[in-house]
Amino acid sequence: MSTINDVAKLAGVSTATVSRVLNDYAHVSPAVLDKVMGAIDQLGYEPNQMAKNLRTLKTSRLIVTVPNIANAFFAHIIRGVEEAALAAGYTVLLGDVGFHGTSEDAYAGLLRRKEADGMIFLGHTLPVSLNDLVAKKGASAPIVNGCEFSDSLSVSSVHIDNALAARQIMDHLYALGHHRIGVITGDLRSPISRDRLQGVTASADQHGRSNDLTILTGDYSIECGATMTAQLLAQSRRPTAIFCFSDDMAFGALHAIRAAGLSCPADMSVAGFDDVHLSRFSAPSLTTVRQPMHEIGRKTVELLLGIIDGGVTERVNITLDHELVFRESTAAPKA
Amino acid sequence: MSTINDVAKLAGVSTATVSRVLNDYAHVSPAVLDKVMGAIDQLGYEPNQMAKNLRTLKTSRLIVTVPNIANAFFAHIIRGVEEAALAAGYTVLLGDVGFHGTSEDAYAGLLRRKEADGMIFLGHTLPVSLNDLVAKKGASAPIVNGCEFSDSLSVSSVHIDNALAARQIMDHLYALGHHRIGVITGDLRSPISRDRLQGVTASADQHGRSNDLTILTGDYSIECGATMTAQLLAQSRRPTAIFCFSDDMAFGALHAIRAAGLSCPADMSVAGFDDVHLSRFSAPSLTTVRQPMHEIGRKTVELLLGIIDGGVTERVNITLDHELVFRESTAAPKA
DNA sequence: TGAGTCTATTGTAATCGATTTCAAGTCATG
DNA sequence: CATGACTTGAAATCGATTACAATAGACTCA
Repeated sequence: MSTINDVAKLAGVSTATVSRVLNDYAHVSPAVLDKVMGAIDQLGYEPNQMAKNLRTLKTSRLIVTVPNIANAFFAHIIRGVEEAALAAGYTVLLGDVGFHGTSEDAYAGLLRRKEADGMIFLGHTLPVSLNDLVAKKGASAPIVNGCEFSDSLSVSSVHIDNALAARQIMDHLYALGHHRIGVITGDLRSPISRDRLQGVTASADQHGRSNDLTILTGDYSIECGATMTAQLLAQSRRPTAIFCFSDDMAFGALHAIRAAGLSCPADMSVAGFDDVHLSRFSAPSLTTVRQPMHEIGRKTVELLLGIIDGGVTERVNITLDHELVFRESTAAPKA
Repeated sequence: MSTINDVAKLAGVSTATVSRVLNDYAHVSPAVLDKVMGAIDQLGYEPNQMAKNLRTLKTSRLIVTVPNIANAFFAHIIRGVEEAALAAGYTVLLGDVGFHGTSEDAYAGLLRRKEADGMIFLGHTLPVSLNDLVAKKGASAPIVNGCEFSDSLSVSSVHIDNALAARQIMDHLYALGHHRIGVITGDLRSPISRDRLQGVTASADQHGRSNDLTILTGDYSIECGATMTAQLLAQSRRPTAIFCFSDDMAFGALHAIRAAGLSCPADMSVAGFDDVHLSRFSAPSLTTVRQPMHEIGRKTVELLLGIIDGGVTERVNITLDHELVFRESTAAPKA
């Protein structure tokens, strides 16, 4: 590897001049510029970012932590993040922190040690090791949350109106004629699950069906969707429709319904949440809430870069539009 | 942020001593060690990795590029990679390079510029900008491929015996009594697709059914599985079984079969490849080849670290065991 | 025309925050 | 008192950026 010194020597100029050529082309005469460019080409020189970062205290790097990379929902968000970050000249350090809870702090450490300019976390809790940072710098801490809006989480975020979306799905089920509905939530420590649950109960109240509501706590996983559905099916007065707080759990629900010898939507309607890619292709295809995952990804980056540049100084919580997608998995209950 | 100088000053020692405390505890008297530790605690000091890396020319960072992060198969491999890397004290820089072909070179640049110690790529082609590096350093270039073994790819790799696995799936279908089989491959520029295709034709030859084989070129995506299956269903003498080179394509196939008013496996058997998490839950559940994805991830890291440490100097190609998983989607053809 | 001023170009050297080489100092031991 | 084993510090170093200074040439104006 050649260094800036080699280039300077070969071109017969100082390192300062080479640096100028590299960064701005201002204040460099055409003749010198040619010489330097020639030397760079000849040596195949590439600047050492390490050194550059050390000097400038900027890294052009963003950290993204995700609870479960195998979840298609997050994958789509990450796509949006990578796209926006790359376009802005940033590279993305992606950390899967699902199974090893401690590792999120490992990634947070990168931020604290200034090895990254900012961090996006897609889970529902701020890594504890960043509490100090957030407490001290407030909204100007370069940290943004994707999906999980919560007042107690004092950072900026990008998300949909989860309560409204959940309410709309419930309204849809009631409109189809369902009375008894089972709901499989996500982890209730997560604000989005609590928001959705609130939408669920609001709709049930409005329709006077609060007593016909069965709420089970899930964890967004396929397995959990299957297990909880089996529980619902075993009830004496079983529901005629199930609303899962993730498409993955809905897939599990479909599986359990089939395993019980029943059929969806004839015997049981199922609605999901997220609209991952596969939801269109499942058997039956899934009625669900489309989250603008790509857009969520892009916006979080936009917001984060705003904070980093200093343009954004107040906490900002962006609510994006969602969309209900009606497919085969919901229908009127059998008479 | 405090620096090593602040610590040194507060502890009343030199930076060299602080550095010694930080790295090894050798040659430091207990009294001084105490003082330094105290100062570190008091300041909440954390070493700046940038500076450390610049000095040591090591980064403790690995790059992983993946063709499509939304593909569950890759997600599982990445899990294994992250786990092994973290355990060895490395952090993982993950790059999704699917839709923006150029960006793989962006990530490769990180390696060339020594911003990472090594690179794992899960696609089938070496980023062009690394050709020089591989040509020059050969097997000691810190680059490992996951999944895609090819002789022309002159780097170490970890993969299964794709030809054998494909052959076994075909043998299974023939054993069930199928004669006409449709095969939907992946991108044929990819060695694994070619290997699998070779296994397919070998089995067909052996069973004297080469003329009853219909081979369509796919791209591993759900959509493609659906489209190609629709084509197969439209044939005059349509196959009774379809072998897809990925589970995703198999999901697409199931969808197309259902859309055509047919049923799997009664009217059409379907086999996949990978055994992603969802394959157990699809309707019907999928007969497929289980790849040891987690293990592939772990082994690639192991291999890469071996190269980085200098322990591995020859090109190594590791073949891991696969396993056939028989589920509902394959059955004997109707009489 | 010549002095003074301004501007564009370039170089010198400090700097970012760590590690590491080398030399120096301390102390116990035979 | 010489020797050697431990501790410790001073200063060079990694490879860039950048503040500041120096120089040269162009321009203004009496």
